[in-house]
Amino acid sequence: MMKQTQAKTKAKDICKELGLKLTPQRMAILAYLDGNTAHPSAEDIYGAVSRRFPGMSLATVYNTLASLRDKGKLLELTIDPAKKRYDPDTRPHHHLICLDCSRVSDIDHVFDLDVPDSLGYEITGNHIEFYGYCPQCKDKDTAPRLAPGRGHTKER
Amino acid sequence: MMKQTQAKTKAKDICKELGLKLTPQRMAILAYLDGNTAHPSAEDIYGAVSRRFPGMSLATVYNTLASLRDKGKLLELTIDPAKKRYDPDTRPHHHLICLDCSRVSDIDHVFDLDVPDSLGYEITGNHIEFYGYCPQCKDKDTAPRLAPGRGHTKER
DNA sequence: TTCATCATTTAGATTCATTCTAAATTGATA
DNA sequence: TATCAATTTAGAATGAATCTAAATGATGAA
Repeated sequence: MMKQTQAKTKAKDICKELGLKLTPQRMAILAYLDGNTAHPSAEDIYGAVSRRFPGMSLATVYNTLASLRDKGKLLELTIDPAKKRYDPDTRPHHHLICLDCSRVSDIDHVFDLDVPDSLGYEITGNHIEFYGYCPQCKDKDTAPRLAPGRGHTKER
Repeated sequence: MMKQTQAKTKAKDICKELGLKLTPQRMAILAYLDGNTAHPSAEDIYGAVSRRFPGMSLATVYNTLASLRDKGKLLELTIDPAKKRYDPDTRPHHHLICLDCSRVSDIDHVFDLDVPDSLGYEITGNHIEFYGYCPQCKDKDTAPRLAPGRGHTKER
């Protein structure tokens, strides 16, 4: 209950801070994203928000995600080869993807990633993708969905 | 000249090792990938190989890439949000992408990436994506193509 | 060498995520 | 309350990647 209200208050604050209009669709998307650690895709967000908000367009979800991303309020993750995943937590952190079910989890650890030779690039950021099998998947030995050819995958 | 021959020899060896038939299309794709550090996309590979090998199908490129990837001879990179990129160097290493021109370069440095809390996952691999601006792009201050909302991007 | 088999190639259709378009709507401000 | 620009919308369009089913061709056995 309180969470709902808090999320809506935050949603308003974010819109004001970014100079975005307070539309009900935006509020709903922002409220859904607030504190969300599931790294949802655009479809996930559309599915969840449009349930409570029938008639809204998927394009609105993409529009909103794009403006939040452009203004630095949302991270667009490329860790899942099938689709983009979104993370409202914009603090530096890393991710862990399950090669079986594609669940994405946060790794909140700071690593020392000084690059000895940056090849003349001006490096502005980094992100570590860890691959593996989540607690739910690591025991059921199903055929991996996106296992081979990724990162530095070792044999299990 | 010699390179051509070497690449073809290697291509044959790889096919034999993997139990794949030695088709001219496969040879050409493998020869193109051998020692290639440009991290080409499927389209890139198709464009290059079909120039010397007219009439070949893009589907063949995808088929070949999939079998090489499945057999561990090719890394499929998700670092470029626009398309998958391929790397014939399957040794553990990391990558650096230019946020302006999408060029991908190798980072051949070993980092200590021990995770204190793996959240119950069985971690099998990792990959670091570095973001930045390549030597060619870092001076021309064009509007970034895929800059915001990625990794831990700092202000320039 | 010839043949049969089965992997591979192929063109084209299909899928699916994402972006674009242009018209209708609506929030913010005067 | 009227205005205007931002936003939403449905649907079309794009583009990467996958799938299909038929044709082709590499390979191993005879």
